[in-house]
Amino acid sequence: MKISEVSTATGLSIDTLRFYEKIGLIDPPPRDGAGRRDYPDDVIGWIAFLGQLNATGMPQAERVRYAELRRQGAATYTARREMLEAHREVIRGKLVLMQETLALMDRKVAIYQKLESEEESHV
Amino acid sequence: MKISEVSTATGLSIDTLRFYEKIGLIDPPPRDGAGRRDYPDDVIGWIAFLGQLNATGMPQAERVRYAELRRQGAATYTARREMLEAHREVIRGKLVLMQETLALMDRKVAIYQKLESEEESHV
DNA sequence: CTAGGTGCTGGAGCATACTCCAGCTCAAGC
DNA sequence: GCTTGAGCTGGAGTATGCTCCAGCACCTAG
Repeated sequence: MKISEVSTATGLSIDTLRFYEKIGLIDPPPRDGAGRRDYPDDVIGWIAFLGQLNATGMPQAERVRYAELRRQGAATYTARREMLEAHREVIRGKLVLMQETLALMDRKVAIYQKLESEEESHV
Repeated sequence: MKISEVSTATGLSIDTLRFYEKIGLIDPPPRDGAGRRDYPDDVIGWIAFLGQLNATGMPQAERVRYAELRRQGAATYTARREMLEAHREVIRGKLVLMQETLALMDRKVAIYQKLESEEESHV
């Protein structure tokens, strides 16, 4: 796959793809005869996974660490599992906070609706 | 309340409190005889609320916008309610993504556990 | 009355995560 | 064969959200 195709498929900009390669999030892909990147198809799935770690708040340095472990193969299964278990706990904590804040938004919206109707009534 | 007390009570650094005041997130508090900030007690609740907006991903510029509306009083009830309703939808979207990623972490952890036990078995 | 602690201002600096640019190469269509 | 477009590299620049610092003022304890 050409870099433009990977960009379209993943929603990451071409610059971001090269940046991710530079910091070690994406393996340097083989090059074609003209020196252009020719990505394997499975990079799409990997980038989607990175996107999920990103969107759930895993910092870049940690994602890089995970990518490094992945490159080292079977010897790092345990380390990778432990990273994902730790991130799972982070997500659980955020979920609780999100749910609490969602409930708070509901309460606040109801309060504002009440205030608005009171405003209206004595215009 | 002194700035150091607000800092302790909220977990925000003194520098961050002054920074929040500078950008309009916190109302400039009255000063004591020596020109030092003397915060009203209710700033603690306001900062906690800002913290929840922050932790659920509301960007600074939006929080500043909300704070500005709040300063304008009853005339902005509707605008504030609409901001909170919009943020509520953002949170709902994040909740879904978090839940999906949590499930993904579970699946991945299980896969790694299987891989680890297989590794072990042919040592 | 002096030392130490707390607070003040204005402005510089920093970490994270990209984003953009100059100047170049290459391949393909007209 | 020449233009156009995609891609390349190295490095600079940007946005967000703080964080730190110099240099000074003030209050309190000993």
